[in-house]
Amino acid sequence: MAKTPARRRTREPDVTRDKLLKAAFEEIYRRGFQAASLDTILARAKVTKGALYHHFPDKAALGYAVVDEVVKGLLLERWLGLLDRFTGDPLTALQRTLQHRAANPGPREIELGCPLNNLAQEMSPIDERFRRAVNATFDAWRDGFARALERGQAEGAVRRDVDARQVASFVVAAVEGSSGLAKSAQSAPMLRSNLTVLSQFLESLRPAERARGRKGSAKRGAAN
Amino acid sequence: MAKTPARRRTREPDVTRDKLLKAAFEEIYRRGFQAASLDTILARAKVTKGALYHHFPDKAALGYAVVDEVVKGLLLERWLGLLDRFTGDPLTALQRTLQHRAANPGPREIELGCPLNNLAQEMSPIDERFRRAVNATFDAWRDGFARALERGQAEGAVRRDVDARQVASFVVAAVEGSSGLAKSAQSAPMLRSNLTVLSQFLESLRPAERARGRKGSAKRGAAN
DNA sequence: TCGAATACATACCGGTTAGTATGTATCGTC
DNA sequence: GACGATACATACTAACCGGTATGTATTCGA
Repeated sequence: MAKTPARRRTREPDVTRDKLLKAAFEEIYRRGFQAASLDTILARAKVTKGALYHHFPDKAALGYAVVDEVVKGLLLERWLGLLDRFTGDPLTALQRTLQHRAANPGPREIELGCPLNNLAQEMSPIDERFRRAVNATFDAWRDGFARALERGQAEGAVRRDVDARQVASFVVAAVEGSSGLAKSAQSAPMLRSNLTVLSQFLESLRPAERARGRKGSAKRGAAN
Repeated sequence: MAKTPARRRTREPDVTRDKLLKAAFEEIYRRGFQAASLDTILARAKVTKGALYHHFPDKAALGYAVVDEVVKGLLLERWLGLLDRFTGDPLTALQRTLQHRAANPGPREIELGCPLNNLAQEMSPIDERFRRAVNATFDAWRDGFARALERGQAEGAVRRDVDARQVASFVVAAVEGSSGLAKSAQSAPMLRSNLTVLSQFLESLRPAERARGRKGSAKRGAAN
């Protein structure tokens, strides 16, 4: 029994969908997915429930779309952007990325942490599709680091006796852990401190000898 | 208008409170605090709502108590237990703890992650008292690591050119990050891999041997 | 131009939630 | 053994939640 629909501007489905995604990201970032209120999202997006359920079959689908279309791009640009553009040795690029995140954390980053990690911890055990979407982003992130390290190994800028993929995974874990601890402590200095130690760890991955050419001494433990 | 109260056994307030804490921990661990249902907790504890609200003023207070009286002890025993009992050098003790966690993760640990980290990520921005309770546990954890490292430095088992407290904080962050990534990937091997790299990082904190004799390989091997 | 698909808008609904009101059985104390 | 405090038990409520039913205005292809 809808009587008098309010003034509607124009029909711009893409714009509407985008407003929904952005408002949903905001609310989910703040409260978590389960506690995120659709009414709040709708109010913030200035969109009605009819529009929401026209674009998404249910709340979960909205969440998946937020991961795939908002969070993923945000994170990959944040952590792989410089790495992809910078043409020097990858360890330096990585260290600069860390330094940049430590020096310019959005205030949200201290208060609210990493949106990807938040969703990972909250939703992984509860919703398998959520888990897959989140984990796909982690995979892309880790792969970006791994490719950079492998390139560094090929160029002789990174020690060859380390497993690049293993290290890449660890670096992602250390970044997320550092961000999570800083969030719990509500402390930007703690974030900086942790990322500094991580940067020192990366430093230890440089080849020991200054000679450029050969490199053959690979003495190391198990590969997997 | 309560008519016929069911058979009551005996009055054991401490036992009742304990059942509530255990059931609440379980439900919160599985679904997160906000999504945790009091009715589910009550059913699992086989306790009624009247008992719950006799022991705790509201849901939040129950949550704080779970952190202080269940999670804190669990985590500190898990990560500082061996460290406190072991009398050898602290780096070895730490590496053994990591190895033990990597080799014997409860299935819950892969599926549900770290209960302390879960609460930290979910509740820190939402409830300040929650944040304080969680962060106090992180502090105790980090302090335990820091004291061990400082002792190691005093005994010459740990390099003196590193900041023990900074490193301790990083190790906690790396552990939580590793656990969080493994949870997202639902992969025990990933947990093992990450903790192995962390163990290698710890290895790099040993003093380069030159003065005092007694120590074997200076090689940079994995410590598993 | 016209019909049908699209893109919304509004009102409503059933279920779940934390929390409360009120009762009663058991306990320690005198 | 009375009595007040403690430790529950049961029934209920008000708010909020995701989701649906149904309406209408706009757009577009034929």
